[in-house]
Amino acid sequence: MALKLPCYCASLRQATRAISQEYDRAMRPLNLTGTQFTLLRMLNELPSARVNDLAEALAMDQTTVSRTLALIKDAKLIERQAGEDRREARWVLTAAGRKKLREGSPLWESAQRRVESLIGADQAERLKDAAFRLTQKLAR
Amino acid sequence: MALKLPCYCASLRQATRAISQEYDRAMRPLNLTGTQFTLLRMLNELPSARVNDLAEALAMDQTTVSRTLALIKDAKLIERQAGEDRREARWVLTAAGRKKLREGSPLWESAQRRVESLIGADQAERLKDAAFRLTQKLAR
DNA sequence: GCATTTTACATGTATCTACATATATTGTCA
DNA sequence: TGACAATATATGTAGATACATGTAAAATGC
Repeated sequence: MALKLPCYCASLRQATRAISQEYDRAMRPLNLTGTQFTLLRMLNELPSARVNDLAEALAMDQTTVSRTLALIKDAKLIERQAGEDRREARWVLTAAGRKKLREGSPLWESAQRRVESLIGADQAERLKDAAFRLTQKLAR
Repeated sequence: MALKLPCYCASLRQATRAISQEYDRAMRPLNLTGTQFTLLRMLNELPSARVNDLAEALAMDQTTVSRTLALIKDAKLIERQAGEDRREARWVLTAAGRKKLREGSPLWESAQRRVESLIGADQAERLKDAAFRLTQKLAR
């Protein structure tokens, strides 16, 4: 059985490992990781987002976003558009990307429902909110 | 600014990235990551633990524990003891490992205090508890 | 007793992660 | 205008992570 830890960081890592496995398994039939699906969702919400936009929104390192985008680009789920600035890359979903998003949505929804069934929808919401408050305070 | 996400998994990952950076930075002077320090702490609590004991306690994959132990073993902070069973490895802190733990403890404590100062000690505790409840429900 | 299964740990491979740094482009200002 | 700073992204390297699989040793069952 997992141990209760005094460390805030270790406790969050513990829970994040467990929940990530859950979502990764849920997305497995699509050949996508949870992280990759999250990026597809973000690009649906924020069309033509740049690497830095996504990095800031998700509190991810710019280099991590860069590499993960490369993976879903290689899978032809997104494509790069030129920005006004020749430095920047604007990313958009391809038709295949939108299809994956449609196919993945019920899988993602059932993972969400599963979490709610395990700890209760209100608990789940409170946990999510508390995690986000911490993110806001810590993200530079 | 970081976005509030509907996904429980993405929200936890977001917060975990942020807090992990905080603890990793805190442990930097010791040339240790937060994860490595957590393993030292666990081996202090559970002397002669086996790989699988640690994996279960932390809800980590056995292979991840195996590799991380190899790192702190190479740094001579822990050493392998023979178990009764020739398959198993029992891990114990070395003198250098205990020293690192002593040196790291104030750094870890101040990271803990910093989290509390950011979101409040009660909020921090509730977040930790909620994370642990989720871990318990999800850990296979 | 020996074949089969189970247990304990390690290794191959791939993704996620971040820090340090590189590269290319744009902005600034003397 | 030309040097220097700032911005946007990518690459080198290394740790954290997990799944699939390998290896060795112990347990089980006939």
